[in-house]
Amino acid sequence: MTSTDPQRPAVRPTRQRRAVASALAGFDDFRSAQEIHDLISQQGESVGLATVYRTLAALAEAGEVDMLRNEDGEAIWRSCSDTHHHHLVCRSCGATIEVEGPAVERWTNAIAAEHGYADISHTLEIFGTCPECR
Amino acid sequence: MTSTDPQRPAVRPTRQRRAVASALAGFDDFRSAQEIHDLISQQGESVGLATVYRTLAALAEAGEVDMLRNEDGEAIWRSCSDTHHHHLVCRSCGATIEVEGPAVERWTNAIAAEHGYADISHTLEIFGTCPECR
DNA sequence: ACTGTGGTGAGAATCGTTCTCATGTTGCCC
DNA sequence: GGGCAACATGAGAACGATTCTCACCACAGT
Ligand SMILES: [Mn+2]
Ligand SMILES: [Mn+2]
Ligand SMILES: [Zn+2]
Ligand SMILES: [Zn+2]
Repeated sequence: MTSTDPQRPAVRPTRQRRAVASALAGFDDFRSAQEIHDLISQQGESVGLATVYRTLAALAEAGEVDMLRNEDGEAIWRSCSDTHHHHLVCRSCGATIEVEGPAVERWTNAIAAEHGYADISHTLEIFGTCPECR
Repeated sequence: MTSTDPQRPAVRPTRQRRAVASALAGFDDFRSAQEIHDLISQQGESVGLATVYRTLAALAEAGEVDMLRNEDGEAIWRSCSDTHHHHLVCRSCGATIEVEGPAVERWTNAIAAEHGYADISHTLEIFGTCPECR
């Protein structure tokens, strides 16, 4: 029951979706949909921008990629491990490190409970300048 | 040297900027620039949308309002206390509570240092459903 | 009053993202 | 190995928040 849910229609392995997955495998930092679209073009494939957006959204929905927003509000994407985590991102080159913070998880839940808020989610991203970029 | 910086030109107290400040004083949750623009209209004032954006950006720069992005990437604004803090936001009605987390602050700095990242900043927002909205 | 520096606003322009819809693909049953 | 329905795609239009342009206004100081 992990991968096949009879409720939702099967996801078909099309050339386009493979191209997006392949592009995602090629970088470790966060990239915009348009940058990913460009990467695919450079790999010689042709995939419509709308399809790139659709595929990224589906992958995010499925938890296979993380999406966050840069300071301009643009969505940026990256393939990620499947466990809950946050990111330490280099403001200059984009180098990204996944971090976990059990204490923070506990803290956010405690704060929420204390104020009677339910159905909690949170966002936490850390930005800085990586050693390479100093 | 806190409020008057001879370098930067004086900020003139115009009718428009007063209207934005007045609107900001009228709510506790986060609102979009357009919603704030509407509020001003409802108060009988007339201020151009571009001016609302300009004023909000200036206030944010000055640290008098906080700006964050909702899940759609839209900028939303709220007048805030001047100390560093984060927000517990009701996903349904927008009711917002300011929270502080010294432990989290320490944790983010420790993580960053551990990986050699410098010049650290972070974003942390908590979303949930408030008691009223349950 | 004169003038220079800000400030304003209507509308155009930007630009990331989503939508439309006619057309291609895939999975599947026979 | 063909037929069909559901799914997927892409070109371009549409959307929508934000920013830009630039002609015009408002104030402070002389
Ligand atoms: Mn977390
Ligand atoms: Mn903090
Ligand atoms: Zn870097
Ligand atoms: Zn609420």
